[in-house]
Amino acid sequence: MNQASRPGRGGRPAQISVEQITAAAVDLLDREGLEALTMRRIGAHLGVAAMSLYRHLPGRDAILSAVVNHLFATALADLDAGPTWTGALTRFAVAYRRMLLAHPNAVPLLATHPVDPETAVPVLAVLLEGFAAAGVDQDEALIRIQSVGVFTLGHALAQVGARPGAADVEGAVDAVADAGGSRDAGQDPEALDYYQRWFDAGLRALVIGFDHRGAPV
Amino acid sequence: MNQASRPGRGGRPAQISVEQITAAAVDLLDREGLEALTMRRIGAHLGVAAMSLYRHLPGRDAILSAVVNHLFATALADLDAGPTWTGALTRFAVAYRRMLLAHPNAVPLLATHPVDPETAVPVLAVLLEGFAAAGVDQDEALIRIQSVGVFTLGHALAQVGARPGAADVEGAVDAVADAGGSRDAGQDPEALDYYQRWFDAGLRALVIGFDHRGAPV
DNA sequence: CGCGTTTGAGTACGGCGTAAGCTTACGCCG
DNA sequence: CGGCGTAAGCTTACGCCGTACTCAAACGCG
Repeated sequence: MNQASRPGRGGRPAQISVEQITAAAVDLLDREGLEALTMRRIGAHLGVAAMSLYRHLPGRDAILSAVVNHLFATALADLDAGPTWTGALTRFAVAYRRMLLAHPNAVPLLATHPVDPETAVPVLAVLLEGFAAAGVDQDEALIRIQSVGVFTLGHALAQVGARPGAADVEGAVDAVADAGGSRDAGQDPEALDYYQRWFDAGLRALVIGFDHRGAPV
Repeated sequence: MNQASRPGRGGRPAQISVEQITAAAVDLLDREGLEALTMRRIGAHLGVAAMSLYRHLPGRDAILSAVVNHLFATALADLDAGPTWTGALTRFAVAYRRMLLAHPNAVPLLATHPVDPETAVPVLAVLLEGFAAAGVDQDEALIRIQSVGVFTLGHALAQVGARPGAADVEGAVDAVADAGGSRDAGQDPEALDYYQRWFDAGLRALVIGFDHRGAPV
């Protein structure tokens, strides 16, 4: 069998596991970026040939999905429902965002590879508790949770995709020259502050908006 | 010179232009998907060798960025400020979303390639008018516009990334069997309706939330 | 008519994902 | 203890990718 072979009987013992492949991929991703996530380099990072990875996963895309699910699950593992759904939703967004900023190279992966249901459902279940306790029906609760999720991810995409120098669009609207400016690796503190204020404002607006349901626009 | 050669004097006349390359790329993207956007296939689609594209653009990534900017600009070309910023913001989101759903294969590109300032600024300028008229300062206005933008894009990523069969996560939460179900190309009407309701609710929440600024969360 | 200039074509290189077949290293059973 | 079944890892090879480099073609102009 290709994978999912129960450890039943004999055979050569495995020297790598799916978890190790995932961890190596995350490490390589954080350290060297998306373009380092090739079968050969992941294999080399594990002391194994590229083709050996196929004994554990069906292909490269499966590794990327494994990375996505791993990061999502570990970032949101110890989420709790708490007394209010607004609080839980906010903590969800903050924890999600913290992970995204800790792994900026992974953000495009999160954007293009959906978290699979068996990873997402436990996280959602915790959040749904709080909504159910507040009498919000499940469809509406899912909409609120997912709205915060896509906002957080979309926001991180903008932050991570922006050039290191400045806050992109808003810098360009303020326009004109100040042609100098520092161009370090990473983002300058001003830009970091801008993105944080933007994130806070957007998240607050979503939560407030969902709380004021029925008010006319 | 590699590009930006003013048409000054003689030389062999060009048989392709940056605009034609962009159009060919969009066409290929819509028709055959992201993986069809290779230099060779774009060239072939224009009756030209792959390397000839480099006379007009510095590389593949520039083509992808050109596609992003083209789609963004044309989708939002005839946006107007209107009487209220809430209306303008909503029309912005709806027009942006319409483009994203018309070009689903382009959504990952929009997510990973920032719209460059000279494309974004004219669109933003129109929207900023409405905010200025309502007395909202520019920083706050940009935050509101960009929040709606990243929500819309993030939402489209979720919709486009979802498996054709069902509404992904919310289908999985409703859980259990109903193991049959249609698996066509495209999405079934139920899923389309779910995403549309989700989008409407999220957008309304954002707009309402920004309108109720200062209310305690 | 050549000459400068610009565009397009041809060739080549290194790297990619991965299909196919082979070798290696185990547990087990006779 | 020897061979066998089995699963893991390795080697090779293929087609495709982006693109650097070099040359041929096609124009305006003197």
